[in-house]
Amino acid sequence: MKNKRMFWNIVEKIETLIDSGAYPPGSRLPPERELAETYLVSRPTIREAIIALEVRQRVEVKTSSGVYVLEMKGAKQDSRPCSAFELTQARALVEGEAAALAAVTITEAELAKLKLTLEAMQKGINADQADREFHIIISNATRNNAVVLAVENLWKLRDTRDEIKNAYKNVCSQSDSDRLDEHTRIYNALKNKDSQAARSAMHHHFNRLINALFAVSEAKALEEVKRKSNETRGLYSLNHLVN
Amino acid sequence: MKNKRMFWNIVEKIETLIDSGAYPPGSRLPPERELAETYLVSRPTIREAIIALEVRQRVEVKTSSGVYVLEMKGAKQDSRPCSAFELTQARALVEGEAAALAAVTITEAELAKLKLTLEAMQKGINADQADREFHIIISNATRNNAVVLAVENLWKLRDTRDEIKNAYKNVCSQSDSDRLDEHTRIYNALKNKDSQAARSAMHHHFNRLINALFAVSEAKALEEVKRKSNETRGLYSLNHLVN
DNA sequence: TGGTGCAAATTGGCAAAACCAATTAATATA
DNA sequence: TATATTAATTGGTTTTGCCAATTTGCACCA
Repeated sequence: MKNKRMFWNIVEKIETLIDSGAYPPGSRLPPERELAETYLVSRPTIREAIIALEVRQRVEVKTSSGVYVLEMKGAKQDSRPCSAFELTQARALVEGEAAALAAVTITEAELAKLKLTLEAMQKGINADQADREFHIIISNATRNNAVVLAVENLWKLRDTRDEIKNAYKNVCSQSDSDRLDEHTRIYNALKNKDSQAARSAMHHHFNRLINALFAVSEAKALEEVKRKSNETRGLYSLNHLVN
Repeated sequence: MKNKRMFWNIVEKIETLIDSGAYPPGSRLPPERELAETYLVSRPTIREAIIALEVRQRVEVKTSSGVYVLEMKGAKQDSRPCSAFELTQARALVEGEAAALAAVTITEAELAKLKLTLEAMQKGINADQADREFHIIISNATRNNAVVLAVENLWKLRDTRDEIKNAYKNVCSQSDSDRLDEHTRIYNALKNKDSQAARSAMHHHFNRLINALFAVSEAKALEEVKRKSNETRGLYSLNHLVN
């Protein structure tokens, strides 16, 4: 993709240099003219790149003095490490309560929409999409936007952290029938306006998920041990000597 | 402050025009040359402004075609209306579960820190700060970063929406002793590692808050009715005729 | 010797002109 | 009428030039 405009490449390169520590925070970048020379582009192009970096809050340009790199605090958001287990536990708590709330506020229309997701999941097409819709509908049924926000943020966490995404992918696809059963049980509790049952069913749902995650995690750990063992075996093997 | 560079002014003007609907989403901005003429600046300056808008995801520039304004969905996050009641209910649910979790994972050190906040609150200095610390410590005690995140996001919601901030301000300051009692009760439950009691105490805490919010809300509604009534009375009054 | 002030070099800000490449619109032709 | 060709539009980039603010260094003076 060379369709990108020239200055985006410069932005990328300079940003890489900043991240690599070549231009530590507080330091001054080389003058525009010099950058233009080193990157074999004209000065306006360099200026455009610098402006892009400035808008992104990566650098600060002081007229007649130079452009200075400033440390980014935006990355602080990402820096809260969070495992799939933690996320699932949190979802169990939050969505469990959401279900309990929704049991007394959910409408017939929302129940119908829930039923549609169950049918979609049964057919197996877009099961993950149906899963998401199921949980979103319930959070919306609470009539509490703060709850909706909390639930959404946990979904966002799942979407943004690759490690979590992979962990879920391994688990979700392997036990669709379990998931469908659990969703159905949650649906029935909501239909019966039974808060306790709804909460319990939601907890059950996530509990199974956590156990599945554990199982996968264990399996992976075992595999890792095996692999390392094999490496070691290879290291000390005398197979190449005997024949 | 005319220290700003020329293109920032252009960015500001164009952004205003976009927000005002003069350039609706999907529409095309005038060509660079034309903009340069109308704003009495050179083309590079216009280009810089457009690049700034592009980095901000306000416009999209298609080579040899034009620059098109695209709708911003970043502001949609903020625009989820959410009342103080909703927030408080959500906090009750989430923090209630957090407390229940924390009851089994909290350390002696954290209990000690909690005690400090109680003492600070008793002295009355920085009571709101102590309040915040109290809740944060508990969420951290869950050893679950996803839970911490959920709690943090609800605090953020409180901080960002002025309407909510004001509602809380009216309530918090008027019943410090209640708040201290409730915090103490939560603390004791955590100290006893009693999940049920911790959840219950947290719920009780927020329940009082909701009731207080309702009371204030009612009072304000009454006041409003009175004010309008007075206005009307003024409108139809004959006081100026009789004497 | 040390401090002060002025001047030159550095550096970013902006403008103008010119050319290119891609897209789009208009037009002419089959 | 449909299609192909052409011309105009539009953003992309470079080059050049000058300006203003800042920084730097050196000379001069105390």
